[in-house]
Amino acid sequence: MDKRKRSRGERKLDTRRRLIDAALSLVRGGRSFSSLSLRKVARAARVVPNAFYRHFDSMDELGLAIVDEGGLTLRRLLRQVRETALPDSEILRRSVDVYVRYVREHGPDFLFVSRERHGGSARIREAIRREMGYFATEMAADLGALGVVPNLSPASRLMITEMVVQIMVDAASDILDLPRDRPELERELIERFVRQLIVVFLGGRAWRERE
Amino acid sequence: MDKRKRSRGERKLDTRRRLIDAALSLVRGGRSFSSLSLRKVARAARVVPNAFYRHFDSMDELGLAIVDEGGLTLRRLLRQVRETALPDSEILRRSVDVYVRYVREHGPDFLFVSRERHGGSARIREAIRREMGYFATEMAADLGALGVVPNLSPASRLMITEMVVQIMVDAASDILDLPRDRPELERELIERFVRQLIVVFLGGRAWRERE
DNA sequence: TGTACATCAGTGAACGCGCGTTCACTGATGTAC
DNA sequence: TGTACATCAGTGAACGCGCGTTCACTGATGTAC
Repeated sequence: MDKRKRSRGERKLDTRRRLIDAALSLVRGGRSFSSLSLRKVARAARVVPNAFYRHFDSMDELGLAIVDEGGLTLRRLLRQVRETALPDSEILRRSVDVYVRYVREHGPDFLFVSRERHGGSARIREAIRREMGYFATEMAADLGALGVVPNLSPASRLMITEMVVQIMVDAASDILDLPRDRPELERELIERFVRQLIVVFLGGRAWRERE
Repeated sequence: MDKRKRSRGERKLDTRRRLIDAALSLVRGGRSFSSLSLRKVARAARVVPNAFYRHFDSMDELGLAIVDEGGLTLRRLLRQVRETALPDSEILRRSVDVYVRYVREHGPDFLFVSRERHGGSARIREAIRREMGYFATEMAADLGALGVVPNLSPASRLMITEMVVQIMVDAASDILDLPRDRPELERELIERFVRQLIVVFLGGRAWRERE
């Protein structure tokens, strides 16, 4: 090992990472973030409770850091979807495929968001709402550029993408809540997820503005 | 007071009620149910912690009792909507009015549901999902009877009402999360809520089955 | 390059506190006769 | 109706435990000269 080489700063970042990962893996283990204790997280990160304070002032601050990371994750997701998303008939299903793969890969991030969106502390709830808002806004811009719903005003496009984001988060939570040994249930959920998105986009196309 | 007259059974039910109400009012106060302690609930119900056990085996059981009550609340809501809901052009907006009034009246029930739907214990989550499922099923039957979306199969009608329920719960949570002194924000949220429902129904109408 | 000192991530012990749960109890209500 | 006994909702004290936070510390890393 080259542990000797790593600087103090690098080691500190490493511990910070371990704290975040410990919290996320406890969330994956079934607990909601708001029911985690500082001591449990420190223990899972193999660090003395007191050391937690070298990185975060409180559990709330750790939660906010996780929300920030989740925001980055979502932004990367959107970039990845954009790369594959040409406006053809299969665009939606292909985007869903990318999304589902992403959810599987970043499961804990999504669990964190869906668990804390309504249940967490007020500050964390607000931060999550903000990130979901950014995401919907970016997606609305993409929708405009692709011309998927040309009849809609920018505001209405945003309303549509807000619904899409809401459906995405709920779908992620449902998918991650499934027993591991029932893949057919997952297929069913994804099918429902796709149908729901189709309904929203059909609704968007049928929508007529009335100023 | 006629305290003397009330039987042991009546008094017991009374305390049970106080425990449930105490939990709900603590939830309204901003905490999520899963972060409440047995002792806090007992204290708010003006009862010694130990007395809790005469009524519920654990906080989880209290939570399940609240979910049951919430289910009843929803069923009454549906009945009330049915009474006013003739299939004319204003049906949706009138239903939304009834709903919003209901949310204001039964705020804590709705907060409980939205906070614990993803964040609570596995058993409570499951119970909430079940109640929401029943609600969507009943609503789908009503939709069929009213002929609002005559092109849809029963399964697709259910998919639509599941989305509606999801949107309802999210809207309730957003509405109840507002600062009390900003009524114009509430009007805005309700407007968005109505628009989202319209999009879903438009999407439902545009949907073509493909067996 | 070598030395002396400063920094600071992580340690280990201690604190007071609220927690869930237990126990033996009290005294009003309910029941049998 | 009156009495003797059983029931049981709620009490009050006690327990051991994990919690967040504090403190003085250690020793490896970093910096100045």
